[in-house]
Amino acid sequence: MNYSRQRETVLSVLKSTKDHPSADWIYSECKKVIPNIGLATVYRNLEQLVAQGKVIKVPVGQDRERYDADISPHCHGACPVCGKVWDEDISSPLRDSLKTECEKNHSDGYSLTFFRVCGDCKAKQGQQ
Amino acid sequence: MNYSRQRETVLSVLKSTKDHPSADWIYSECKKVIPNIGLATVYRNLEQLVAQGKVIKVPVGQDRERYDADISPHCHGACPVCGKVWDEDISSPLRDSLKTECEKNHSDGYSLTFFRVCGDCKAKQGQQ
DNA sequence: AGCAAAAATGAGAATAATTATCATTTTTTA
DNA sequence: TAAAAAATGATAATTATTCTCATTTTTGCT
Repeated sequence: MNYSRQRETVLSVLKSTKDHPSADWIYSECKKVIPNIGLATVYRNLEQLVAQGKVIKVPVGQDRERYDADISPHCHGACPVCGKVWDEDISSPLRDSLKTECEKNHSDGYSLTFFRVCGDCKAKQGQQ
Repeated sequence: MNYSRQRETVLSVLKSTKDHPSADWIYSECKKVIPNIGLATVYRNLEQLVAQGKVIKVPVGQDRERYDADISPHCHGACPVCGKVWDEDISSPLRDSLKTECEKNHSDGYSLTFFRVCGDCKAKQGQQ
């Protein structure tokens, strides 16, 4: 794999946020750095970064894929109303059990997401 | 919500398998029972069954949504090569920690998926 | 049973995320 | 510095899912 400024930009944009963004958000951020970057290039590079293990996909069951440059084992929360995704802290017994389980069943990794209506959406629901 | 044979068929088709199928598989199975059923009807009913809590979506980060009529708390394994999804047994400490965590953070539920190349795909990789 | 309102349907059009194509440009290596 | 390999941008193609709407089915009521 050769060097490309586009790929480096995709990665640095993703590293700059904790928002678990979708490809189109990453695309629009990359355009601020490389105005003529193509959407397909962003998708291509995200795919390659995932294949390289430098980025993970966060499956939250929505229309768009979410990406994360934090590849350390960690868990997510997701709001089923607005689709927001955040990092979720878990207890250390749970963290340990997950690690043990993962080693036991020889998995390459895991994805743990808790579903919960976020504060913003709860507030909006309360208004109506 | 009114009764519909189509919705009942969608649910019974989904209950008949442990394969965590996608909408198009469910559609083709439903056609064996109701030959003129429409694809949109299957999607509509899946969505309603999810809203009712009779069915869950299984987010595994692939192109198609997967559905599951087993709504008890349980975990999944997924093959990143062929996309197969299966139920994965976990240790009881892990199960307990998950339950505790979920109650602690007031989540509506969680999704835990382990990623691992399945036996079939491993065998195929070995051949080449 | 008969009838009106509400809900559901099937067909197909529309939407939208992602992937593929391909001629051109950039990077690497020798 | 020239050739080979990889990457790019533009855009077409693909495909899963949602929307529209005229018709049919279900339901609650008399």
